[in-house]
Amino acid sequence: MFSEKRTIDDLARELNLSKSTVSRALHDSYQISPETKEKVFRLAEQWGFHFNPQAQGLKSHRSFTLGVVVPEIAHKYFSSAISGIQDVVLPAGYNVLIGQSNESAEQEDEVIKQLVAARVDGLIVSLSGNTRHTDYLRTLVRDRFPVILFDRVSDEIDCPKVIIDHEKAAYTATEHLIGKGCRRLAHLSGPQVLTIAKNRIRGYKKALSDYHVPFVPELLVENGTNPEYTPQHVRRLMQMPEPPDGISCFNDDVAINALLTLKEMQVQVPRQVRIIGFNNEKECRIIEPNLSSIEHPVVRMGKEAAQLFLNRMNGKNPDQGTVVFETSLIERASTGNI
Amino acid sequence: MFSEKRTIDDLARELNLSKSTVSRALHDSYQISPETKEKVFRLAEQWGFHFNPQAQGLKSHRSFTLGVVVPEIAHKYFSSAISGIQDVVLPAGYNVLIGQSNESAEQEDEVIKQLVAARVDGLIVSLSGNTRHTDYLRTLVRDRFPVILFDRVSDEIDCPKVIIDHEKAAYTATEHLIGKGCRRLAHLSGPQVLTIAKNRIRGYKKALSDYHVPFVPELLVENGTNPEYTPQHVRRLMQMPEPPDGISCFNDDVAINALLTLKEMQVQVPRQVRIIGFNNEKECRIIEPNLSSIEHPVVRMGKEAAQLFLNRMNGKNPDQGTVVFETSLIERASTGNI
DNA sequence: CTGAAAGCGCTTACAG
DNA sequence: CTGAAAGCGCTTACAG
Repeated sequence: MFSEKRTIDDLARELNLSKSTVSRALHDSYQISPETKEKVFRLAEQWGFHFNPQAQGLKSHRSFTLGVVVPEIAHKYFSSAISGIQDVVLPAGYNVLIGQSNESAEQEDEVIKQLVAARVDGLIVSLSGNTRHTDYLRTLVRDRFPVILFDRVSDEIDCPKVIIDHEKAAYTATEHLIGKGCRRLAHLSGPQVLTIAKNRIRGYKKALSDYHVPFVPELLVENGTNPEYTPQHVRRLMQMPEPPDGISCFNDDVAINALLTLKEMQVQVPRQVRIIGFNNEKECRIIEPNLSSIEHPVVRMGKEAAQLFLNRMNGKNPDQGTVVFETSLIERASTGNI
Repeated sequence: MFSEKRTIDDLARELNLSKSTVSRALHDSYQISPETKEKVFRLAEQWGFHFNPQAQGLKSHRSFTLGVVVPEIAHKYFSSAISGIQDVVLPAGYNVLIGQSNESAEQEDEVIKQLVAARVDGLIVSLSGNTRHTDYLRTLVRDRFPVILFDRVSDEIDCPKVIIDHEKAAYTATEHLIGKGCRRLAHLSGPQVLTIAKNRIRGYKKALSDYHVPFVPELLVENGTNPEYTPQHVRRLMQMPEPPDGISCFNDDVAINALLTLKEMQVQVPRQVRIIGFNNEKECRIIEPNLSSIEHPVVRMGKEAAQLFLNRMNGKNPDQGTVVFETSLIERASTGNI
């Protein structure tokens, strides 16, 4: 079944046909008689025959393989996306090759090149937090290689994108805190190289401005995603003469680290300070108090990105647009009434 | 760079060499003069040339691709393992094709067949929770297809395995509870089709017996991994005339669900009942009280499995044995002193 | 409706 | 040290 892999030649020999005919029959070509097809199908089935995809790829210049590059596989957020992508792409006969950048621009470059060298038919990429130049991806796009960006996108790259409106989502989060009475709003932002981090800041500022809440530069901190930094930033914030009464965070991890630090400091949440995360991960309902967050439909987004890839493969819909998914506010105790 | 992919023929033409020579030069064959190699290397570098792996595979019957099948990609436990596997295998020139069984025996069968049809060079598999027969995998192993089992293994399959000693780990967890004074010990076990679940039960029973704590059949519940069941089982247990004073769980997810249920029921942990999970995931330090658990070195195990695969590919060490990793008890408040 | 032949991009035994 | 040729397992234009 494996060591003795059969070829269409074997089928042809067994059936006294030419391999051309076998190939056509298996592809259900209109040129082949029903009887012949029937015979070929039957034996192929019986033998558990599968075309050798390498031979097919060599002729067709396609590998029926999709490359997916994410910053970190072992993060629920991205592994869920991968799962969503698989669900769409496997039934269509594509396999998924995984690459991870570990949030490093160099590794990202390397892994993308490796996947292209491996002849993937296309790429779905979520950029690393440190990607500064996107030269190679831009070259690929210019050469009409199928690239789809997912969540962490770049304006520099002109290709289909699947995103949420981070500005709007951050606006909603900030507005929510303001609605609960917060007047000194801190924001623990992500890596500033990420467009999404910048868009979130924009939403944060816009909400402050719309609601006439003063923007205090010291309350906007570039925290990054490194968990080590969160505690010290939170301590610093809370030790200010006028500490914040509301904190919105780049993601749930950061928010949870912040919350744990606040607990250690004996700061009451939400009484003294309200806090909201982003992504609505499982942990939000584990931490005490439960963490408010922004729902981020990452599985559906993965499926959409996969669908855009398939469309491109099938030559229909020259999707060049950007698909924007809706987010929603999930209120929990960490921003609750006192 | 992509649309105009170059071949060794292109290199040969440009350099006035035959493609045989170019091929040999790029493989650094001893047959080729240093000068020629130099010329070829230089141009290949400049062009960003890569061999077409499909053409290479067609000749060599290798794809330089490894298939990894796990029950669920979007579970930290498995995604970490995948990440570990990648770390080892990518530098060796192998790409990783991912499959997930969603804990379904049928999907597992299907995805394994798809990966084999895709001509992966080997498989690293963690069996689904519902796998009852392993016929296809056994066929593969019999035909000397490289298969390595990872954590969720089966005695039926004679191949290298990377595991932890689940019986011992469960013994340790149970012993720990007994040491803290527990005398009525419940165990929320996993799917009984999993050998690991059965081995854990064995460890649980052995510890009870060794410490002369009575085994009470009603306290051993086949909870499975479906989160919906945990609350009802916990409620039932705690409403018994003599409720348990210690609960060991199949994994941290189950333990956390149990803990949340106990909170709702206003049952004090660890005062009224102590509880311990398994795997030592991040959430253990998020939930209140922090959850004791068993450390499970999943990344290292992934790396080991990957290494066994590479050894097999390189024909050295006919590893047929089983590699057993050590686990350790992580004590936290959920089993703390009162 | 079926087949012989060329070719996809490599590798490698054979020849020189 | 280098090259011509066969062949890996397919697809498909061409011929009948």
